Formats: sequence, structure tokens, C-alpha cells
Amino acid sequence: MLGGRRAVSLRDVTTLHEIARLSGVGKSTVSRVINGAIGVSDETRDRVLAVIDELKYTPNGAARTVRRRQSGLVAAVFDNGTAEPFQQPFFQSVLDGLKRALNSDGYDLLLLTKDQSGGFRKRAQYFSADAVVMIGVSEGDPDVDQLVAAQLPAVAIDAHIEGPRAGYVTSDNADGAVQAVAHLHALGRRRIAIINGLANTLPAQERLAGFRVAMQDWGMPIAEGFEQRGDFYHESGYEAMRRLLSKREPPDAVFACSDMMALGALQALQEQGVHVPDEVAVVGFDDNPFARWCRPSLTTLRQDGALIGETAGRAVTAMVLRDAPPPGIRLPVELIVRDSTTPRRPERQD
Amino acid sequence: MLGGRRAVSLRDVTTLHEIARLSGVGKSTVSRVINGAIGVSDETRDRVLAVIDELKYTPNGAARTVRRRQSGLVAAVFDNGTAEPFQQPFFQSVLDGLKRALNSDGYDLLLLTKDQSGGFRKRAQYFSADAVVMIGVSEGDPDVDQLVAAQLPAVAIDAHIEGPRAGYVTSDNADGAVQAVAHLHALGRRRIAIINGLANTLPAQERLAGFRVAMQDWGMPIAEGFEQRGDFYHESGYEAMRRLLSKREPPDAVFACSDMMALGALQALQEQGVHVPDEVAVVGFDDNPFARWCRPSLTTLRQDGALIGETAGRAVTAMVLRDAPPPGIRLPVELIVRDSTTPRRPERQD
DNA sequence: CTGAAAGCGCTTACAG
DNA sequence: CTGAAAGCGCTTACAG
Repeated sequence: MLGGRRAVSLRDVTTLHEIARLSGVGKSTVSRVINGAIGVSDETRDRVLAVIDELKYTPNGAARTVRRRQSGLVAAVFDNGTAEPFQQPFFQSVLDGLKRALNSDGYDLLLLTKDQSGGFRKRAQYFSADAVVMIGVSEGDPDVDQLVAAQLPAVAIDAHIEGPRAGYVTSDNADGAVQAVAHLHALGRRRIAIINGLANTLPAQERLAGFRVAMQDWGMPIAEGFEQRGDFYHESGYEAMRRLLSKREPPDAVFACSDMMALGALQALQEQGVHVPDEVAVVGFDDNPFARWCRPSLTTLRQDGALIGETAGRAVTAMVLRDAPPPGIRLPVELIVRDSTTPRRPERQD
Repeated sequence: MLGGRRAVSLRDVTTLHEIARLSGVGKSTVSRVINGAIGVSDETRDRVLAVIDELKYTPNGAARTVRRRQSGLVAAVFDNGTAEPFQQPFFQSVLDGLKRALNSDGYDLLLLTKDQSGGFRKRAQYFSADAVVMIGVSEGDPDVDQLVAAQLPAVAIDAHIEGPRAGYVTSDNADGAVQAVAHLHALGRRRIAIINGLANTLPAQERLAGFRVAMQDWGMPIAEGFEQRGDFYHESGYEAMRRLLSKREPPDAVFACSDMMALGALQALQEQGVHVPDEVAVVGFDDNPFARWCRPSLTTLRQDGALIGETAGRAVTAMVLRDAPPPGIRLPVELIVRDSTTPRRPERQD
């Protein structure tokens, strides 16, 4: 079929020029066909399409990018400074939802990292990324500032950035904390402690703020040392719980700002023979898969990572495609009640 | 500093041509400086570098790709046909290790999906990806075949592909199963069941094969119905365990081909009041973070996802950079013994 | 409806 | 050591 086409190298690739030659039309026409433009006769288009099909031609995206000044690429930036990049199941869902939304709008995802050589702003610019989505970066990051200043459409997940072309998407973290406290209060708990996440992250800050407000609203003072800091991971929840249990008057309920930390707390409680939820009730945050599967199953605030990612993706393509204003969105979280606060089965007393 | 440079649009970007003009040299010279080439006087280079620095110039990757015929991009393909793409913590680690290795060799990662429009081969080609890493794809996939045929450097993780420029990296799955059986046999277990993963995946196939061989080697017949199928996720482990428990003679040990399924099995066992490990011992596969944190903690075969990703990344860049032969690698797995097979603390009998 | 030409931002022989 | 020119594969006015 291909006649005398010689295999110059392993990867000699068909070009638009070749398609034009073989279908006996000009390059402009082939270009129009590829881009689905009107103004091409059916007959011509069919002929060109046939050749394209036969040669399995795919346009060269790089060449197209040079001309159009847009790449169809969105850069996703992960900060893997403090924590392992994708270790948090929550971020996985975010990435998943983000990717899905982007793909459905015809964009592809470039995975960048904060600590990459040259900085992610340079990398994003190098690849002519049409927009950037940042996950887990902290405010005040010079790279972030440069990005915002460069007016490149950007949205941050779980960080509060603002600019003419920069916005954010996060969960309603404060409300989550408020829900947790209300739930525990309704169960008769009055000595509630919090195990907070990484202090320099927006979610940790907002959850702590919500916790404080709710405690005050319900007229419950926060006992000394009842605001423990953690880092979102198991170990820190375990340690924090041990510190809480070593107090003269331990809490009767704990609000952990992540399920992983809640699981660590559960572990510490079980080791000390403290009954959950009778003696201490535990609420987590995220609704990770294992929250349903651990024992006791974990009451938690479900945040929809996939939806967050999807929302960010849609917002960013809307900015690129329709010059939409940057988002400023807080998605609702839902309290999922399980055994760690209210046992479904009656437990034997001993 | 920039004199009369007007902000033509939001994103008028500095070009090499502009750098040349402002430093009073030719474009070729600027190009040489950027690419660190020799044959430029120190004086000239410094002058050019100063201008580049002041204008925060970053080369246009797309234009460079058009000329060089290589993009510096490696496409990572996830199959999200059957399972949620990144839901498996194991794949997270793989992605993490892969990204790290690629970055350290100067490559960036493009995230593609199997079910994307046009197929991943087209997308990879469109972006002039220099290589492709496939994660969780199944053999016989036409897209995979096309990729292999196209001689584009490719490595599959957990799938067995081979070609002049295509190889694979996986764990030593069969050996993992052998270790599991040996461990259980040493503990006196003789009625061992397996809960297998998705049947069309390489890991599931190899783990089952290893299991059969080991059972035979130890002279233990596999009882009828003791080969249960699962899909790597919790639920399927739970269901499989219930089926096993409903038998007249249930197993005294279970080898689950993923930690998630093992956790599901644990749940079923606890619901039925079956003691683990006294009555039934459980071994998982992966060593997910929660294997350490669940109760009882889970004996499992640790596979190093990050190392697998890293190995694949290095192999693929070696193919691109040094025309290295494609990899065919099985990384060792390590048995981590925990409470689900041998309790560390003596348990009270009741 | 169609094609020749110019040009996107780079790199790479080719001369000097 | 340095620069002018050609060309990578595309798209986009501009003519017809």
C-alpha cells in the first residue's frame, strides 16, 4: 500500500505534507480536514481522510503547539515537600477526578512536582501548559506567586490563592469540624479534643477554626492540651492519642483531622484497653476506603476527592476556553456515622 | 528594565530571538548558550545569560521538540477499565517511583489513560512522547500491540510484553505465593485456600501458579473450592471468605492476593467469630500502609511499588538515551510476619 | 472550495 | 568563536 516508502529510521513518522502529496491536495486542505473545518468538499475530505486512515497519520502536537500557542496540556503540580506525594488516598481521588474532567474537555495532564529542577513554573511554561492545577502547595510559595503573576490560569486545591486568573477549590473544612462537634455533643460528649493536621495547610487551619467556633457555640471549653497537632499520617494520630490518654482527665471524644490519624488514635486506644466509643468516641475526616473496613468502623466526614478534582478541572478549562472567572469553591462534606461514635450492635459490658 | 516592551497580551512570551537581539548576538549563539554547548566565549555567554536571567526566559519546549524530534516526555498509561485508576495504593507508589526516576533523568511525565479518545498510542504519538510506561494494561490489547509494533520504547508494569524495544517490570509474584505457603506450612497449616486477584492480570496468574506449585511441593492437596476468585478489592475478599467459611471443612489458612482482600477476609472472619490466627491464619500481598495498622495486623508479602516504578523509569530512559535493551525484571518480595499468622502477644482463650 | 506563502520558535549544518 | 540561512511540521491569512 505504501509503495516505495522506505523505513528511514525506526520512527519515521508520517507528516501532513505527505498526506497532502498522496491525496493530491494542498497542505492547507489537509489541515482543514484534520481540524474539522467547513469549507471542504465532501469528496475532497473523504479522499484525504482515507489516506490519513491508511497511513495511521497523527498530527504532530508539538508543531501545532508552536503555531497555536496552546498545547492542550494542563500541568498538575504536587508538592512532595513534607509528605509523600501520592500517599494520601485523598489526593489519589483528586488526581483521578481532575484527569477525568480534563480529558473530557480534550486536555491532557502533565504531572509536575514542586521540587523539580527549575521550579514548576518554568516547567509548565516550557511545555506551554495552558493552565496549572496545584495540589498541596502552600501559600507564599515563590513559584506559586510567579505563576499567579504570570496570569497563567491556575487553580489550587486545598490552598487559598487568588488572582485575576487564579482561584481555588477545597472542601468546606470548617463546616466539617462543626458537624463533628455537633454530632459528638448530641451524643453527650463534653470533653472533646482535636488532633489537627499539618499546621501550614489550609484544611488543618480551617478545621481547627471550625472546631474552636463550634466548641464555643456549644458552650464547651477546650481543655488544656486538647488541641494536639499531627501531620495527617497514622503515627502522629497514635502519638497524639497517647498524649491525650496520659492526662489526668482524658477526653471523652476525639476529632481527628484525617482518617489515618483517627486510625492511629484507635490503635492507641485499643492498646490501652479504652473502649471505643463507650469511653472515647472518635471522628475522622476524609472517608478513606478503610474507614468502612477498620474495627470499629470509623465515623468520619466524607469529602469527595474525585469531585474536588473534577471541579478544579472544569474550572480551569472554563478559564482557558471561555475566559471564565477563577473559582472560589468550598464543596460540602458529609458526616458518615459509624461504630466509632455510635455502635450499631449492642456491645456486651464487662 | 524592559524599556518600552509593551504587554501585547496576557502572555506574550520572551523568545530566543528577543534574547539574541537584546544581547547583540545571533540566534545560533543564544541557542548554544542555552544548550550548554562549548564553543562560546566566556564573555559572550555571560552577557547572554544575564539577559536570559533578567527576562526570565524559558525556551519553548514545543518548538524544540519539532526540531529535535524528541519531547522529553514519557507517557504513563493507566488502564482504568476494570478498576478505579489510582485507587490501589500500590499503583500510587509505582507512579511515585516512576516519576522520581524520570525526573532525575530530565524527563517529565504525561498521564494518559487507556480509554482516552483515540487510544493512548495516538495520544503518546501526538505529544511525541519519547517512551511509554504502561501500568495495569492487559496483554493482547490492540493499543499495546500497536505501540510495540511502532518500536516506541515501552515498558509494562505487571504485564508481560516483549519486543525489540518493549519489556516489563514486575514483582516475583510466584515466589511470593511460595513464601506464603511455606510460612503457613511451617505454622502447621495444611488446609490452605487462596483468594485470587483479577484473573486476567499477570500478578494474579503468577500468584496462583506459585500457590499451586508450592502446595504440591509440600504435599498439600488443594481442597475443592479453595481457589476463590476476587478482584483485588475489599468486598471480593469479604465475599470469598464467607464462601470459604460456609464449607463443611473450612480452611485453616487463607492466602489473599492483595491486602485489601485480606482485610475483607478478616472482616468476614471477625463477623463469624472465627479467631485469627488461631482458627484461620491470613496472609495478604502488597504491604499497604494499613496492613500495619489494622487489627490483627496483617502478615503480608511486601512488594516495593516505588522501586518497581523507579526501575521501570530507569529502564525506559536507558532505552531512549543509550539504546539499552528492554528490561525483563522480577523484583523480589519480602514476607512480613505480623499478628494475622503469628500473634506477638499471648491471647486469652475463651 | 482550494493552494502557495509566510511564519510560529527553535536547532543545525555551513560558512566565515 | 560567531552568524545567516534552511528547515522541523504545522496553521492561518491571503489570493484566487
